Order: sequence, then structure tokens, then C-alpha cells
Amino acid sequence: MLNRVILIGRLTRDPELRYTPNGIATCTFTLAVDRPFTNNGQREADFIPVVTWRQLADTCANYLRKGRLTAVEGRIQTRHYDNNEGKRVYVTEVIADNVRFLERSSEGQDLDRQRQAGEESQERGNPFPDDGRPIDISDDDLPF
Amino acid sequence: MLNRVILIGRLTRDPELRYTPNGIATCTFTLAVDRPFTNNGQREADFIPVVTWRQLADTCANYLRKGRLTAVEGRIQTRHYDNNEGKRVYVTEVIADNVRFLERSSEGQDLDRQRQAGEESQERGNPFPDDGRPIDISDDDLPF
Amino acid sequence: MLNRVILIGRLTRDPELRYTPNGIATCTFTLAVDRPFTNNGQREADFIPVVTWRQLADTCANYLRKGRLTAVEGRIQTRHYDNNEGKRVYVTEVIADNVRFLERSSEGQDLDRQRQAGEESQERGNPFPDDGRPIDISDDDLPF
Amino acid sequence: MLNRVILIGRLTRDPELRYTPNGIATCTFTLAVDRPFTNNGQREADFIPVVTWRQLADTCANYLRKGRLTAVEGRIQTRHYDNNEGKRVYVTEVIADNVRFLERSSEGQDLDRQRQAGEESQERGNPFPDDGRPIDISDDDLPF
DNA sequence: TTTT
DNA sequence: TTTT
Repeated sequence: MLNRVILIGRLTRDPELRYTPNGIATCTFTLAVDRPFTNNGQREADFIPVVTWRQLADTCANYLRKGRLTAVEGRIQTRHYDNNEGKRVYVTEVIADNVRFLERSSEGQDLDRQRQAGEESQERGNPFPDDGRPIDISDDDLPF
Repeated sequence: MLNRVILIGRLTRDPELRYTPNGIATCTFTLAVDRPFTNNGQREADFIPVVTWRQLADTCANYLRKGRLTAVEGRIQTRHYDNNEGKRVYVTEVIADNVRFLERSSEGQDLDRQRQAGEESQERGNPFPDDGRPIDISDDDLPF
Repeated sequence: MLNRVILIGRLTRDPELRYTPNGIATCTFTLAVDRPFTNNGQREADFIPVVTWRQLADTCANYLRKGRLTAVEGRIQTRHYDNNEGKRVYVTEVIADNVRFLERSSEGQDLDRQRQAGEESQERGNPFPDDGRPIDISDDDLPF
Repeated sequence: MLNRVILIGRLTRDPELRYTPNGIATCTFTLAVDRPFTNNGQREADFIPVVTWRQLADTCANYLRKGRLTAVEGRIQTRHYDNNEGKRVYVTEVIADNVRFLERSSEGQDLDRQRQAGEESQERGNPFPDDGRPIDISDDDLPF
């Protein structure tokens, strides 16, 4: 009925980009989200798998890197499969429909990939917090 | 850094109330949350495990029942343990800090349990959407 | 950058349906949302104006009525205008993109309006918590 | 019944710290949150007033500055008052219970204020995305 | 101007 | 192992 998740955390590794047999892009990564309390003086984190699809997957693959601070909006999805020992394995992931890159990359190599990525279209608005370049969305797409 | 989940769904079974060795109450249940789309004309759902602690656990155990429409606010928690075959099992749950009962129970037996539960204190406000009985919270507890 | 609101409350009055000069439907209503604490034993509420557009506006006008428990997902929008005395007036509203009707209507007259509304398409999934009728969404609309 | 807001945006000005007659600190600031679409190629923003109380107010006054990227979690609050012309004015604000500072300050002067602020306690966890210093919270405060 |  |  309603299923909404918002996370801010850091990527535990570089994202992985894959394609379904029919060519649909999917990008997966894990966010480490610090818990809001400590356990015996030890700060702990939750490690939450995130999945994106289509152009958002491409954008994530291009912009995100290990350690980057990132905001994710989406919904929790559960699924299961039977592993090679015939055991049922349960999987919970966040299917993201909005990803915000809260840190600009600093390395030159990365900037090249970004510029390239900037030419692709965004699913929803501008993923960067402070990029001034306007993105044209046809009037019909306006939410009012 | 930030980890917030809001769900509205129905309990797949009656909730389970347990106690830790040091006597802390914990109540667990699963919410079936319909997906916002159909798959080949088939409506599907995600089955999301929810955990509550302390007095909120007691209230949930008293008020919630299988099939009841329920709203839950909390955060995603991930953990793992090694099962009896030495295999690592990953668990993802929503640790709820706010539960809203969106349907009043209708059966008399249940009403008894509720009345009883009503005498216990609430972690935060009134879990029922339309119960007029005010709950006294000392001025110090006010969030401003 | 990120702007997400989730509310559960009751309509203070019947919703209002209007049309822009170019014929776009917009439905507005106010949600009374009980605060999670009392003030001197008095339960208070926030009264939050909600705006919906296009088909979601039609559905809201058809399904919602004064007093109905309703969940709303959207974003906060601020705007201002100068009133007839030349004073600047600031307005804050929630622009909803997802509305869930948490209570079925009971009156016959209303059921007629609902059936009619049911024939129109939904912006996103089924707004009712327990209606079994599947809604066909083309594969292209699937969020993955 | 349920009222949750999550925002990521930038402060339009330095925050303002004030005290109620009975000495309770309150800090207010406005977040500019870019809209997820453009209007005629023009990126627009919503300007959302945020209010914090008590120690969270102190922390915000110490850490936040104009332009700083910030995440805020809270609830929408509406209120009204009659202005000096006897006109009723309606106000909508976000009462925040969780604020995350997504950018470290760079200026030395500011670092002094931060260090000082770091010695005060946090309402909930660590407001910085990557500060390793653990914060001691008594076991009783643990949410499980 | 407010809902149960 | 799943709810209406």
C-alpha cells in the first residue's frame, strides 16, 4: 500500500552495472549507513543493498564510487530463490527511484566519465546538489 | 547517516511477543505491502519483517492481529548470523519506532485486550487514528 | 535536492475539484494530522493543505470525503502572491503524487461514484488497501 | 496520525538562535530545496522554514552556515497568529528532530566553533557523515 | 475556516 | 511460511 525508504550513507564498493538478457541496465551497490547510536562506544552501520534500473542505473554506474556520500529514495523489495543446495534464500533490497550524489568527485578521470554521463538524461531532476546546468523537461512532464 | 522507512500494509499472521534474557519485550510481525504495479495482471506484495521493542512491543502484541491494516515508521537494520550448517545468513528487518493501527478491531474478545492495553503507556502519542481519549505527557516530553 | 513528505490524517472537509484555464484538473483538500503529544491534556492537530493534479485529482475528488482517513505522499511546495492589499502572502502546500484511501466509503451514493472512478486509470497502483481487482499496467511502466 | 518530512537542501542564510522566556533554545533557518524539474529551462527551488529546539538548536547554530548542504528530518507544523493589522497569518514550518550536516566547514574560524560544539551532546547520533569519534550513549538509550 |  |  505504501512503501517508502530514504537513506543517506556511503558506498562500500564501486557500483556494479549489469544487463538483463533483454538489455535492460541494472546497477547495484551497498550503502553503509551509520546507526544513530553506539554499542559499547563502537559506532556500527547497516549495510543496505540498493538496486537501480534503466537510465538511473547508467547514471549511478557513471557517477558513484566507493566511499561517496549518497542519498537514496525508493522502496523495500523482498524476494527469494533456491540456492544450489536447494535451500531457500531470502533477499531484501531497496529499489531506488531517486539517487542524489552528495559529493562531487575530485579526480580528473572521473570528471571525464561524469561529463559523458551528463549528456544522458536523468530520470528525475539533477542528481547533483549544486550543478547549475538546467535540464530541459517538456512541459507535459511537469507534476502540476 | 539517515535511515527512514514508512510502510502501510497488512499483518500476514498474528504478531509474536518474546523476551530477551534480561526481560526486554520484543514483538515481531511481517507486513504484506502490495506493490504499486501488477505483474502480468497479478498483484504482488513484499513481505517485510518488522521488529518492535519494549512498551511498543507490548502495545503491538495487544493491538495487532493478522490481516490488520497497519502503518509502521522505523529504520532498516541488517545483521547476519551463522546457521547450524555454518552458513552465514543475512537478515534485513525494519526496527519500528512508531506503529499506527489503521483499523479498529471489531471482535469483543479483542476489545478486552485493547482496553487492557490502553492502560499501558505509549511510546509516542496515540496509536489509534480516532480515539478521543487524551494521553497525558509531561511538558518536559514535548518536542519543542 | 530531496523533498519527501508522508502524512496520515483525516480530511477536514470534502475535497474541491477545479480546472486550470487549459483544462488541467486539480483537487485540493486539508488533512488534519493529530500531533504525537498532548498540550495540557489537549490533543492538537496540524492542518496541512494538499494539492493533487490531473487524474490523481479526479480520483481524489471521487473517492475522498470529509473525515476519511487518508495517507498522502508528496513534496512540500512553497509559493507566494500579493493579495488585494498589496501584501505578500506565503503559502506552503504538499503536492501529492500518491494518495491512499485507508477507509472504504459505506454509503450507496458514494459507491456509485467510486465504481465510476474505478474505470479511470490510476497514476500509480491501486489507491484502496484491499481491493482485489488487478489493474493492468503495460510492461514498459514497470519500475524495473 | 503520521507526519514525516525529509529534506536535503542548502541554507539560504546563517541560522538564527533565540531563547524562549523560560530559556529554551530554538534555532530557525530556511532550506532551499531544488525542485526535481525545470520551468522553461529555469531551475526553481522551494524555500522551507525549519525549526529546531533545545540542544539540537545549539548544535545547528554552531555547525550550520549559509549555503551548507544539509539533511533534515521532522514533521510539518501549522500555526497561525493575528498580525498588527488584526489579520490572521498562517505559518507552516518543519519541526526537525534530526539534522545531518552533509558538508564539513573549511574555514578556521568555523572549525573553532565546531570543536566547541563537538563537546556538547547530540540529540541523536553524530550529525557529521564521516566523523569517527564515537559518542557514548548509555545502554538504556539503545532502541532495542 | 478545521478531522475522529 | 505470507495479508485483503
